Parts: sequence; C-alpha cells; structure tokens
Amino acid sequence: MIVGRDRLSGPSLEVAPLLLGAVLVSTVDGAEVAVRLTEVEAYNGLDDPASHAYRGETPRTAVMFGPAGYLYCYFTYGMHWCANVVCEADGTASAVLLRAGEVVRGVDAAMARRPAARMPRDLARGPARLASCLALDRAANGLDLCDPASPVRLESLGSSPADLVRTGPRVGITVATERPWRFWLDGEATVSAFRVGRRNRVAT
DNA sequence: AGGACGATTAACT
DNA sequence: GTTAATCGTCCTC
Repeated sequence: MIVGRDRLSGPSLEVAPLLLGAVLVSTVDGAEVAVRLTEVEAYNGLDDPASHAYRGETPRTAVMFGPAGYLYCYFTYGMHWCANVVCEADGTASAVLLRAGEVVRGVDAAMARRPAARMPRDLARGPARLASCLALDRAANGLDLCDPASPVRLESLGSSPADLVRTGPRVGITVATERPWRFWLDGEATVSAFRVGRRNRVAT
C-alpha cells in the first residue's frame, strides 16, 4: 500500500510521529532497499530558525515550498546527503527529516553502499547513512513518494503505538534547540545518538 | 568575488 | 572526547 498525499499534508509536527514505523522503499540503481523509520525530526518554514526554508524560498528549498509527499534531499558538510518528506499544503514550507531506520529489505545492497557499517543496525542509523543506503542524492530530490511508479516510495504509513513515541530536542542544530521536535520509537537499536550542534568552528 | 558554515560521519587519541 | 574531510549555499561586501 502506498501512502496517500492527503495523509502527509498536515503540519510537520503532526506528520512526524505518523512517519515512525512507516517503510520507505528505494529501487534507485536497480537494487531494492527498504527502511522502517525509527527516528525523524520536524522542520517548519518561516517560523523555524533551524529550517532551511527559514529565509524564504531558494532554488535549494523549492521542493519544501511545494505540495506534500515529495522528497527533499540536500547536500551538507561537503560530502553527505540527507532526505526529508515534504508536508503541508503547496506554498507552505514544512518537512520531516528522516534521521534513522531499520533496513527491512535489501540488507545486502545496503551493506554494499555502506562499507563502513560493521553491523546491520548501523546501516541507516543517522540521516546521511539512511540516505546513503537508499542511494538518495541530488537525483532523488523532488521525487514523488506517493506515486507507485516512483523509484522511491512511502509504504504503510506508521501505525506505531503512541506510547512508544518519544520526543526531544533536534540533533546538530545551533538555533531553536529548545523545541522538542525530534521523534523516535522507544527501545529501537537504530535510533541515532543525540549530539549538540557545533559552533565556533573557526575559533582558536 | 570572498568567506563562513552546515539538519554529518568515520577515524583517530 | 576530538577532529579532518569537503563543497554547495547564502550572506556580505
């Protein structure tokens, strides 16, 4: 079952917990790899200083301002890609960063893409690792997750028990750190470690 | 045209 | 715990 766009069209804070337990399937580059999401983060637009969309629409963030159900991929630290599910209505920027998950199909293909992973639980434990084992990069930006013919699709939107959902501050950011907009499933081994954002990189 | 910095990771000590 | 790697994006001249 593919996920309907209307189910993703709400605010990121409502969509984020729904995505926990959902399965993201990639058939990019031929191999099929599927990840069951265990950790996500909500990002809003103009009212969220930590969001890429905070300062308005740019070529990079254009997908975030479009309709729900599309993939927003961005390049960071000069080497990594990360993936988001866009939510909210067309014209309103909002997205959910996919931070971690469990590879439930295509473990071999995922291992081939992630030679540094020593154990299966590390394959998609972290946003850039997750994007890497699903082969998500510039070419995947803007793909429709609600189209059955798309190379990246969202299956079985999570029906995770509410009492397993935990929340806390988002990882790696330096502003709006007080907002508890990170969501994860309690007890999952694939949830990434919390880390505060780095500041003053150039300081001596 | 120049520069700061990042929704990170892997490999160190 | 610390740090190098590495470059697109955006802000400030």
